[in-house]
Amino acid sequence: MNRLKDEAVSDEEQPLKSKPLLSPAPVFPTPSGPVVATKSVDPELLNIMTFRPSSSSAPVSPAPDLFDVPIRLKGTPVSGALSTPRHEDESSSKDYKRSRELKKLASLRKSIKRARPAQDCKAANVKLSSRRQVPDNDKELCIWRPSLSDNPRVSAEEIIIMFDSLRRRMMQLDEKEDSSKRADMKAGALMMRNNMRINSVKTVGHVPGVEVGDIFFYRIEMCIVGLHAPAMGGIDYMPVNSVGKDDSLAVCIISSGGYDNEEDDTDILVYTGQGGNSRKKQKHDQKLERGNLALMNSQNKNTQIRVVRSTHDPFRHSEKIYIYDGLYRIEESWIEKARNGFNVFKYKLRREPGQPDGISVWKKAQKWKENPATRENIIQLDLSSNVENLPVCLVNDVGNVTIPIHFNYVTGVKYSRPLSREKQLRNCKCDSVCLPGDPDCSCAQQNGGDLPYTLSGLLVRHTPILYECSSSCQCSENCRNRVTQRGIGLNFEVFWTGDRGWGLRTWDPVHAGAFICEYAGEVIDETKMNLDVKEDDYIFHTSCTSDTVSRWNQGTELLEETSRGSTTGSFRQLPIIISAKDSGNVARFVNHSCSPNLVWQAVQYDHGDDRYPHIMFFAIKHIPPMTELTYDYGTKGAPPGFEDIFPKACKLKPCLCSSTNCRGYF
DNA sequence: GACTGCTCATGTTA
DNA sequence: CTAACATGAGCAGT
Repeated sequence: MNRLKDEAVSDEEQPLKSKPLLSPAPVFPTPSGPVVATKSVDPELLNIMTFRPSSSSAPVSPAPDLFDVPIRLKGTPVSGALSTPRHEDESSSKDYKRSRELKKLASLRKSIKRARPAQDCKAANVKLSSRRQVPDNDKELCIWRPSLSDNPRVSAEEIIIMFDSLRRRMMQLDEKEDSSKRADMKAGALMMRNNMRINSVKTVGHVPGVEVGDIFFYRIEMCIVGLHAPAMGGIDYMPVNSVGKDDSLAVCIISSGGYDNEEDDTDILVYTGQGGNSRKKQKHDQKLERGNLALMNSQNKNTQIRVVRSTHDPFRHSEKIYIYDGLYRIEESWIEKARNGFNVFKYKLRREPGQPDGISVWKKAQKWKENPATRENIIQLDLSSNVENLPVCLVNDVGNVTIPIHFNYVTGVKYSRPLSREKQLRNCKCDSVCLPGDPDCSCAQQNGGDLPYTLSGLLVRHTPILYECSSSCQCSENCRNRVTQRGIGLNFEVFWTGDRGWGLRTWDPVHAGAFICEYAGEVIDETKMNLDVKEDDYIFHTSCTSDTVSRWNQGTELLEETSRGSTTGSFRQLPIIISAKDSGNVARFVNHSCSPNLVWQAVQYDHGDDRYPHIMFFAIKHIPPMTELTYDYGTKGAPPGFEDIFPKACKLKPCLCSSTNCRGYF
């Protein structure tokens, strides 16, 4: 657990590296012509803008991130503090329709599936200006509170968490009704319509809150963080005011393979222009207009362009992952004949020097996955000695220290005393696999009526306890409700962090909600906790991380008609204490962070004693390859109730997670 | 000039 | 394979 050795603690005295969380607002130099103002997130501005009537504002929304604009879904009165100044005539029928539409979505109606009456269709297509006013006479509850952080990085993470949470839940609900189509777009559109987005003003250069290497699993995710506005088009460009001619500039391109781009060199990208490729209509030569023209203008003015590369998702069949690869500039462009015989524009872009690794990390990770022995600085090829499905590499890229690790690698938990047999395991009678919406599936019932995982095995929401199908269920091993019992599926490496001992990361991209690993070890009988335990840095106990969980569940709860119990109650303190000191798995190397990317979830599948569940870790954010995996240890070193017995273990330890909301100790 | 409402262009996802 | 879905540019009209 806390693997801060004494010598490591002394690192605390070293000047803390201030992690550059955001680039300064990029200023785009315009030698001649209009100055293109680039946007930075200014919290003060944000507040002012949000409460200012739109009629007097600039044509382009200056309010960058309307986090304060509530999504209003439930029919509960809104507090007066949230009222918005507005003119009487602003409470248009459109607003009314919109709120009705939201209610509709909120109440999980299959409104999207169903062919809607003309009026409703109209409401659904209403384009809300980005300065949309919220009528204060609407008696609804603001559920989504603005992120209190003025840190754009935190905002960007929150908004993606929100999106994916909504998406998973919509998918879960759609599946029940057998209409699982484009939950990503439904979730994205809902957020866009409610202005739950950031960076809606286009800028040249980096976007606040989005870092090189960030990954996205859906196009619409890049829309809501403002990295790439078009939901479909590959070239995002912005108008530049000038007289008589089109001076629009490209701001971001997505290289998604649809246009036969060359992808070999990680610093060079040859990008094909857009157009002429319609599937429905006659194909034709590309024209120098729209995105193509913007790219040409960007070349002439030598401006930076954000580049998003895409790659196949190793875990989802024929789907893509998008990677923000940083800023590029166009070096040259030309016209050539494509394979279909028509002319296309080609642009050769070169990556700006001095940026953190983007796509190059992926290329390396890919190589390692094919042959782990090619991993540099390897100490041990497989820490698990073949007991895991995949090898667990031990590496040290930092140098200096190589501390030998002595422990038995085990894949599960060992109980020191018999478990309670009071509660019997329930079992389902499903043929083949459990399916959503089956009222007879007792496993779904046990989980509150829904299967807890999406088809691709993502945890939909955090629950106090999750019941997977057991050996006494009739469904097969392929049932989706057996995610964690199949064991780890990621290529892990245990690496030397330099200041926090050993840490864990993976070569794979991880989707929010994906299963990571169990906390394996020996379950300690609290009545027999001996002296050794207080020296044990590898203890897991059920710390309360309800903040993390309620944020992660927030999207799913937006869609609830009736609250299924507040998320704060979602964390149950359990008597279980696991030590991974002598026996454990990769989880024993997971470090603490106050801004974690994992959360633990109690899971049951092989016995009925709910006080001693399996402790399973799931991703709560999208995690790019080679990013350290962390969870929130909670605030105390000692298990609840044992503070007096183990004062030493209660001693707070300095936290080195360097996140902006770091509590300083854990 | 500001706003509204329409058409068109653009691919992604299951 | 193909249905179903999105945003935003651009333009005409008010």
